[in-house]
Amino acid sequence: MDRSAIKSDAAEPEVGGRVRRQRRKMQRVTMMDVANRAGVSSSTVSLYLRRPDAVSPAAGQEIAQALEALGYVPNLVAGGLAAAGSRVVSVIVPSIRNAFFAETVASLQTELAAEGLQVMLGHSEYSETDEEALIRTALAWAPAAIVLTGLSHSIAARKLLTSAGVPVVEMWELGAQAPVDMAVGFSHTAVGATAARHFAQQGFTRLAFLGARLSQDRRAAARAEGFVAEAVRLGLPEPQIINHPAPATAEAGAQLLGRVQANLPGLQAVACSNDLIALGVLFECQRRGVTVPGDLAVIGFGDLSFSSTSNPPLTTIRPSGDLIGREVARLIKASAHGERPPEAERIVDTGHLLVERKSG
Amino acid sequence: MDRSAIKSDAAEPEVGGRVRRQRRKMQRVTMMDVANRAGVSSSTVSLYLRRPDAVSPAAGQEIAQALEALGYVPNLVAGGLAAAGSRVVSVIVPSIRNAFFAETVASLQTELAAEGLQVMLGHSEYSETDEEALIRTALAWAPAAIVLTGLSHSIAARKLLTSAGVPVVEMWELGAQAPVDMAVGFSHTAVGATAARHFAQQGFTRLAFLGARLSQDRRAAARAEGFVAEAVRLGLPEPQIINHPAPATAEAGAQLLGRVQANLPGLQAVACSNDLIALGVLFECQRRGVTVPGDLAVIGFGDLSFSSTSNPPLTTIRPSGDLIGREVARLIKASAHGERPPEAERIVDTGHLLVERKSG
DNA sequence: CTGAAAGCGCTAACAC
DNA sequence: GTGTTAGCGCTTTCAG
Repeated sequence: MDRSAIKSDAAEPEVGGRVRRQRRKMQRVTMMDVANRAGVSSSTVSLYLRRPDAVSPAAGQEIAQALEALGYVPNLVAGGLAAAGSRVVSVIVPSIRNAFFAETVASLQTELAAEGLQVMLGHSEYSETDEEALIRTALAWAPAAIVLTGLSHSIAARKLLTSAGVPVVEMWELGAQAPVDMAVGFSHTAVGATAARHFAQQGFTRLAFLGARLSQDRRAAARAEGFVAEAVRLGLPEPQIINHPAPATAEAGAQLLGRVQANLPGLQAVACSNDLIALGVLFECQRRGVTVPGDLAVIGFGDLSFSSTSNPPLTTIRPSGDLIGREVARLIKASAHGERPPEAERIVDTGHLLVERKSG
Repeated sequence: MDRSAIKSDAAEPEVGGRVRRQRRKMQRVTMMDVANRAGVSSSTVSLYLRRPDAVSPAAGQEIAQALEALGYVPNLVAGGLAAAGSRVVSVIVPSIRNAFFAETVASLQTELAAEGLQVMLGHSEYSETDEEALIRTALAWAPAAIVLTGLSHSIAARKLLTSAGVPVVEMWELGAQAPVDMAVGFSHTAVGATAARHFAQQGFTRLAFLGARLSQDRRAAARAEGFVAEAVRLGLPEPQIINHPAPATAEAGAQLLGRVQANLPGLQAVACSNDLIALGVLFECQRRGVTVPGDLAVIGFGDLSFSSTSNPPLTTIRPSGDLIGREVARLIKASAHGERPPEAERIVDTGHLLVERKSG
């Protein structure tokens, strides 16, 4: 095709290959553009961006001006490639709709942003298969770190993770098994045990655990197991675990209460796998005229925002989602700069807190 | 420094520069490695990855085997650089803790993942300054698109956005002003008006609007304005707007009800800026013995998961956060492949739905 | 303190 | 159908 007919932009020589090609987006301002304008080389600009006082004040001036005038926006993709590692932290949670993880992701992202790290988010919907796929694409970004929820992953996922040589921190669970690399969380079994002990201390003997999707949510299942085990250890009759197939919502809690009323007469106290379920229980108790904690004591998990002001205020166990986020960030920062943190600091237990209010 | 003492790995010639340097992470398996093993060139591997049936079956076989044997994980950073545009969509919301945005982000990320696009998340905490910074780093990733919440941004942010030539879609708001590029949402003024009309139809005349952080949350403020304006238009006395300084929680709702009871005797109905506030109002009404809707009608906004099962079930307005997410995803996909969508399709109104239950 | 040079791993023309 | 060739925009030795 004869290009001579095309009006060339005058003196633009065709040597060196194509004229600066116009891709679908107008060409970005590059570091080279800045360098040219400032009368220095691009590597000096690069240096300036990284350590401003490593260049002479004069050059620094010029560069700063050029940066400003051109409205330079760095290209982190190029930077990541050149530096063999991007400033991305990939975070995979079961569900972002879940207030627990939302809180953690929020605090994590705040902390990481201060360090110039970006959060790339994925949610697995409690599926190990989905999680594995997510991990695979996460790795494709050569992330600075990868954050996972829980300790159980598919075998392939674990292999992927260990062979990638990327710092990985697992959060929101501790004790179920050894972490791949680092972990921040707490024991869900211990949470269940705390609830059981709390009820036992008040003299309740006929207990039950109310949960939703226990077969998928292994952490909730661990709380249930901890609850049952501790009750038994304390010599109480073995509590029933009642499971709802749908996600944990107030609606599920209300239905669960109905089942419990119908099938477990004489029940004195219920532990709920989370505060939303407990809220539904509270609602349904009101409707049925069962007084809380008089007729039935209830304890939740999560200490969500409504829990302090419900009727009655909900006794619950607080896991500190934001603390988890901050600690995860700390571990990531620690492993970003130099080597990995010392053995002893690679697992941090954020514990849990019993918040005694009026429901049980 | 004399390197001759170092045991060289035998025949490794030093010509051509450094021996394959070992960075902090063991060298990844590259496309070149795969190509070598499969006995083809790297561009054939690249082609195979993109369009498997564009290469001969024989070569395809070999490549597939090599891919598998080596455990190849593509480097999307390099790919993004070469292709002049990464497969990242940057999403900036005011707060990920907010159930509305969590829902949208969840559906958005599900849709986008199916298209091989990653969500990079940022939250501005309702600060335009923070948002601007977030936009700046977002742009540094040469994203396939950028998703923002609301229509108001700092001047610098708008400039950044328009000059970047990246598809941008603003969500969760419509009508306040023209979008930068595309928008998916609904009118918050209309939501407020719907609430006012709903109350008017039932014969209530003494109304109030209960909100939190109205100076920061412009969309909530728009709902308040719409509510007041419509009430006035219908000939009712101008409703008071009561604002709470802390974030919108049930606790805030409870306090708001207290203020309203003390200062606005004779009040018949309140519209709340979201369901969490309405829930707090319900709780506080119970404590004070004010019956809902008998003594006071209440309407919320959001239709959160507990709203259908509270006492009484909450009348509310549903914004469809997941629909917004899906529509945003659709626009992004549409602008990813070819040009931008036709003018008429660049703004999509997801509307709102009045959900009449028992509270008002 | 500054610049030249050599890629990072991949994509995309463009030949063959 | 497949290989060759140029980079994408930046970081990073390594000289000077």
